[in-house]
Amino acid sequence: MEKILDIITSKMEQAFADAGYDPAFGRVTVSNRPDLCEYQCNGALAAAKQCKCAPIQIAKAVVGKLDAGDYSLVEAVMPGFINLKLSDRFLVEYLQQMRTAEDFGVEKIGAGKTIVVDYGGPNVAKPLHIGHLRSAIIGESLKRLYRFMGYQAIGDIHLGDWGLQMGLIIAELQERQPELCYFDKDFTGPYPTEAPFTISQLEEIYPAASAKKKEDEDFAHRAHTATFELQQGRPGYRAIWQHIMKLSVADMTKIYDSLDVHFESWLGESDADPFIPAMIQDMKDKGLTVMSDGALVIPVAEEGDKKEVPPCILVKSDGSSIYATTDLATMVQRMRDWNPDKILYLTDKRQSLHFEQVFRAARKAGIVKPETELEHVGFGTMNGKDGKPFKTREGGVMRLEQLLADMTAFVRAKVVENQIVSDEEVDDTTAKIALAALKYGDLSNQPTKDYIFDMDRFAAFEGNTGPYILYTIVRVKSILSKYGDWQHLPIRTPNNSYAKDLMLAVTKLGPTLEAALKSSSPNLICAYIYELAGCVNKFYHETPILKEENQEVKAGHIALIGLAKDVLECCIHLLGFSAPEKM
RNA sequence: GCGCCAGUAGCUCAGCUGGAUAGAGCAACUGCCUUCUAAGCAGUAGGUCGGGGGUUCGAGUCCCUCCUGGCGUGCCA
Repeated sequence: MEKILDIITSKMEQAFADAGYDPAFGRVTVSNRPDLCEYQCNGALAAAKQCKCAPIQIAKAVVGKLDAGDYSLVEAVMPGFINLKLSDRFLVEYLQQMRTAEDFGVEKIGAGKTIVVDYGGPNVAKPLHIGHLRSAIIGESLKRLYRFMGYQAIGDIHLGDWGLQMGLIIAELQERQPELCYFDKDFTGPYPTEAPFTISQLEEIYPAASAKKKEDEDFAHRAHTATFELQQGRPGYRAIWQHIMKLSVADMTKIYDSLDVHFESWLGESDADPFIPAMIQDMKDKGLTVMSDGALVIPVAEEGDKKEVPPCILVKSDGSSIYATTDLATMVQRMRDWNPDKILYLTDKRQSLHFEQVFRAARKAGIVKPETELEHVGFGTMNGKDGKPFKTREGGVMRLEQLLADMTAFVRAKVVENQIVSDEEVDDTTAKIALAALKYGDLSNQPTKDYIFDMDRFAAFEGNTGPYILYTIVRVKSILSKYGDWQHLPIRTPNNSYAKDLMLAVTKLGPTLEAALKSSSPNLICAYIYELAGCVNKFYHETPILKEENQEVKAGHIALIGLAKDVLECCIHLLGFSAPEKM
């Protein structure tokens, strides 16, 4: 469906043209003075500057050319604003179309296109922690948004499963249990199907090994050797690696599931590894690489760079590869398997230079098509109340499991206290509210900015929070279920200003989603649903709905809040959470 | 040194390509539940938009400069 702003803008442009002015001045915007009008056009002011005449005269002339039937108000006011209010007829017809169209008539701007969203990046054998939260939350939301807008969207977790941490674990394990068959070079297999350790043991082994590496050079050397041998394919080490992967992935899946975050692809650095030799050979053949301080690099500085852009390192001076190499090889794999039109990366914003280098290298080497879009969404840090990176009370890194558990406990108390939901529903309701609090708290901030994580504030049950949005939906659901079948009731002319404000808010869904996608900003969706929920609550408060005696008016009210509820639920789905039936 | 980002109410943040009186939430204070869920609604109070110049009929928004904070700046990811 064409967006309302586009419809009235094109009419305004025609009016400017008819009045003898440049149609480019006809751009209409949502009013910043809702007390005066719903939409406004400031073009007469700009036009006056150009033709050196009074803006109010231009505005009046343009107003004279507009079709008054579309509006309940069209006026030119000093110094030269054109103020508009939509007619009820126009609005009702528009909403009626929205509710009958698929996905509210939002234009599928990504139809036929494929996008890969890279938004995991956890290391296996290490528990998911607070540092993985924003990537998961923002990435999942953007992926859902792209999908809603028509793209085929593939979420790839991009596991860190190939580095030194693997060698460390192997070396530490060998020290503890040298008798295991994995370390016996003469062992011919088969290796046990069960791992010789549990996930919690694994989570203890890794930090222990990591610490040992720093003070024991000999151990560090063994770990490096183990890493090398693993990558060369030593069977016993590969078997251990398989065990680690299996346990780790199972554990991660559990946590990501509880966050309602789901990946279509579980590939990792190990899967990119086979692509590295041919890729580097190709770059060498194309004459793109240079030796520099013992490392093989590809220069990516460009004419007009404001800052110094260091070359992209492909092979370190010790002969091993580095993250840039892996990222490039992963791109090779993605292009081969999915041929995406766009690849979106979510990482901490401090990696922005790294991605700038990698993107340039990828283009120089022709790894991606010239028209393939590469975008890095660098998000800010999640800080504690002191403004410094979030830590546990003991000063450690908080695990995601713990964070979720804390949030859940906080919410559960309130749910139980309210006594609205039955005992059997408490768990499910609590989980939904906690997730909404957590995700909305994060997503309502601009991704690029640091933000302060304050559980008391996020899980608070007042104000601009996830629970507020859910509560709004739940109240409407309650009315709808009491009313009965409402899905096919027609939208009716608004009979008060609250109804009209609500209608106008509903029509802004499409433009909001488009803007959110184009700027990779789920926070725009949050701002939108906060406004929409406010309109619903005001309408709810001022209008007796089920008590309305006129059945047609009542049906109109039901149809309107039903549509608003559907739009809200659509949006929270795009943010990555859902509403309970009661709360 | 160079580059990027931020500085708006006591706190946490909006402010869309410059436009009409700078907006929310929290905290404070005040009203509204025998009436569809008060996790709601309505209201009061609170800001020289970091400082200083400039462009413009008009600047939180654009340009210059200074101050403060954060981050980045080739072999960690």
